[in-house]
Amino acid sequence: MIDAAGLRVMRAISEQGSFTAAAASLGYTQPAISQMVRRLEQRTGTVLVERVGRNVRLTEAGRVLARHAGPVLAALDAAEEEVAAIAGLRSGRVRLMAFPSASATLVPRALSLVKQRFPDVHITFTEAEPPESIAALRAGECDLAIAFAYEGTDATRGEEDLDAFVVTPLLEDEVRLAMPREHPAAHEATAHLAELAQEPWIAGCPRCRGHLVQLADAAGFRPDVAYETEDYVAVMGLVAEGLGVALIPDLILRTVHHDQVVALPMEPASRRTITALTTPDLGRVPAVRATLEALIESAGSQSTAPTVRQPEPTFSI
Amino acid sequence: MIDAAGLRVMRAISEQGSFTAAAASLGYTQPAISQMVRRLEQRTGTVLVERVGRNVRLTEAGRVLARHAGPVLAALDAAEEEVAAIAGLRSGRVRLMAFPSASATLVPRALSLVKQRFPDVHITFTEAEPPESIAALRAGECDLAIAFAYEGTDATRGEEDLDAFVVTPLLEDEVRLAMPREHPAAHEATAHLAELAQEPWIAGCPRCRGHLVQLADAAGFRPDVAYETEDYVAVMGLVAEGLGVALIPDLILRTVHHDQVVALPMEPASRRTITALTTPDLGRVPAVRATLEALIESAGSQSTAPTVRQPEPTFSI
DNA sequence: CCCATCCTATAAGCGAGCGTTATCGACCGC
DNA sequence: GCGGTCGATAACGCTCGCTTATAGGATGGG
Repeated sequence: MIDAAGLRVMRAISEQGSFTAAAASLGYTQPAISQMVRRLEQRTGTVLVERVGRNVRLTEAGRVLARHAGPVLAALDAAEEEVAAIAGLRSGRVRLMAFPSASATLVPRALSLVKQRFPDVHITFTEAEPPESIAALRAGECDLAIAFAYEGTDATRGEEDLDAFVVTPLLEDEVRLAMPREHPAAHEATAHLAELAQEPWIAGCPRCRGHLVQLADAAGFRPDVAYETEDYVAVMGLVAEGLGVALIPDLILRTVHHDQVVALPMEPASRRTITALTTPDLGRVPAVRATLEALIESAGSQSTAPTVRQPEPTFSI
Repeated sequence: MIDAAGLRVMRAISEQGSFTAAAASLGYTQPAISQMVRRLEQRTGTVLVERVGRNVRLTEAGRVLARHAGPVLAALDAAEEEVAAIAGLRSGRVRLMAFPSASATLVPRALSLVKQRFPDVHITFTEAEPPESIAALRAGECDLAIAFAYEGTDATRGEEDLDAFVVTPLLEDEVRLAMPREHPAAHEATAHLAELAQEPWIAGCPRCRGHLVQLADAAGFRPDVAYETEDYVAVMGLVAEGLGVALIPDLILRTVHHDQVVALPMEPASRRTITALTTPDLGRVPAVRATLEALIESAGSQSTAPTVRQPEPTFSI
């Protein structure tokens, strides 16, 4: 019934003392004010302005409206400014989820880039394996998830339907074969999976283990998984002690080294694709987009294989 | 740019969880909400709602708007209610001014009537002679002024231009001639002004004195004004002591009596008209109008001469 | 696995709110 | 008394914002 525009007009009249001046101060013409006041008076059923001579004066009811204008308009401005800050990257929160090995490499650099460019954008980071992060994305508890899929593995393995998401490839990550330095195969240029069929294996996360089994199956053996751990530092330690061999993504090897471990390119080659996922809507939120772009840059500067860099889709709201 | 309607919509979406439910709760159709959100998103340049499956979820910016809705809408409602209270006579202030003899009679009864009917209407009363009260009315320091004009005296005596006001006659007040009980003329039915030409006179307020001089002039003499006081109790005292005679309006005589004073109808008769004045705009303010009506009633129940009771003009806003 | 159902998006139409320009009448200072 | 200034009003037009109608997509039950 009564809106902010009406209050703004009443306040202007109160401050300026005349319709004409109020109109000028608001960028309107005088009749606009005249009509606006009449409409307000009709709606409220009360006289709001006393026409005295060629000046005007607010009645008690008019002063009530003028008095309320300040707080209301200030609150509206505050709301607008908050939203504008989010839109202008002077504010905003991004809830980011990534799996552990991305957390160690891609994510820190991206966070740093965003912080440097948009100091007031706040990124919340949570470590999570792809199934969980995607669930969180779906549940609205996450804005941006970093996931991976092994090459050859069906991207939509049935476990996840990614149609609803915007999937941005970040990095092609080569999977290498890690073995003790003393291992006979350690001196060759590339390692052949089939040659290690008899070795005990050390597997990582469930999906990594699945990938191993899948590759081994293609190579004609069933791996003897002796150890399972999601901690790649532990994997390296186990390998170094000669307790087994393991598949390790190249991305890990840049942060986790071990003198006694050799990680060779593998034959047949296997790679995993690291992707960023978000929803189409969230992908248009400035802070999310800025974070995504930082992730792309971060990935570009550390790719092994040439990054499949898809141009940012242009969204129009 | 952003208005209260937009905030209301965002809040409804936030509370209801879907456009359809929000539309229902606001009495709109679903497309109205859909479009409203789109408009808001265009204006703010940000995504406000995340479309997820067949539900929707607010983004950070959307939650900002929804969060601001409460205070803003509450303030608007408060403003509306305050104005409605004034319009509905559940509130409101009337600044009333009256000259002394009206203060003693007309006003108290009217105040009582208003208080009884509209307990929350607050009337401020200030005693003032007509020139001052009319100036106050003109200056916006008064909403309703009770004035009087002597019959025969030009209503617009040059001193006041009453065109700008709504003038409501309240009472015809007969002017009597007060003299000591022992005065030779005190036993007659009516007093003749000319017969008292030689007496010393006691005059009241400046306008009353002017009226006296005018009447005397018509009767062919110039009164010897021995005393001047605006206090009618004092006038009565002076008359009682035989220090002079005086013109006293009948209205006064109902509250101020004196055993030793006789107040006779006068020949030629003279009356004053007591009127209520306000501006056309203020006359449409409910509380002012209620007070005016109470004054009319108050006058009607104590008129000497038949009250010229003009029907209330009907205003349409 | 398909269908019924619920949701949102979009198109088209329309009415009214709300602004403009033009003009008038009233008031006030010079 | 006259001109400048202010408010009211009429006439006009546009845009905003709601409606109805309809399509498309997600979801859940039979």
